Amino acid sequence: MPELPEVETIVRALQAGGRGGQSLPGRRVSSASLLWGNTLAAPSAAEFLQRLPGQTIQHLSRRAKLIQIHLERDTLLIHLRMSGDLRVEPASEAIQKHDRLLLNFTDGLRLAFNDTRKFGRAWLTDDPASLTAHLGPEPLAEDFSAAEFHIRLQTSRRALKPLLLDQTFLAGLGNIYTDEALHRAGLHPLTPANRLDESAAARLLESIRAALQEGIRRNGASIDWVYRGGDFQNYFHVYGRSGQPCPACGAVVQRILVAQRSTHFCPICQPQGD
DNA sequence: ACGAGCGCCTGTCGGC
DNA sequence: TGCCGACAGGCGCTCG
Repeated sequence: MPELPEVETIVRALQAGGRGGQSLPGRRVSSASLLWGNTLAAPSAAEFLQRLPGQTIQHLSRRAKLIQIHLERDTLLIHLRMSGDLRVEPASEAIQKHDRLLLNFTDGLRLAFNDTRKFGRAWLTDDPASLTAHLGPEPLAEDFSAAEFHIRLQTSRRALKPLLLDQTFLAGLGNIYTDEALHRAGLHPLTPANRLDESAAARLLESIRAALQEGIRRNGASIDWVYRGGDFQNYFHVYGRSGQPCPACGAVVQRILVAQRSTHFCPICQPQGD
């Protein structure tokens, strides 16, 4: 499920509550249970289960695709990877299939980390910066300029698609929003990054921001068995639309493999070698 | 410095 | 009906 807009949607819901959802800040952990060992990346299960109880949640934030739950002493970081999801519910509810990690609160509620494919990870640390230091800039940060983006693009001859997926180059994009942003920018996914001039770089950054912001406005995209109420999936221009007409020009959307990932583009709006 | 290939997992879908 | 491969919103690791 999770790229930047989906993670942002989840963080906002858990921070502020509303729409039937419960907010997390102020709740105090009474106990935790780990139902699938590999979900916990660090520390050891014993230390995790011992350190968490008694700590109260202060606030939530997002960095790249990481959910950061700030407690009194530690920060719980959660990466949903491909199929992760979070629920807040009464601790009396039945545990669901694929639940991997549960945090019980003193007021009778519970946070459940559900993850069908078991790729998701959680870390408990008193130094969250050590886990985020290697990440690239946040595309929506106001102080991240087109000029700076252009300079970063100039440093690489890699194709735009794999470069934009690289979280150390830019944080938060995944397969959907990369394809959508490149379509909006009119850039072929195989274009070498250092071929973009200043205006193309500015156009690409604006397109990335527009795609991400539309995703956030629509509460993310909901696909397959994971549904959070987001509906951005109904507004994709190219992602998952191979063989269908491009909404901008009517040409048939193509699908190719780039860096082992499905890549969707319009051959007319996004010509190669230009 | 790069891409290819694979591992990690479960589930769905289409073809035969 | 069952079986089998392809594929899925991510990312880290090898190996050339």
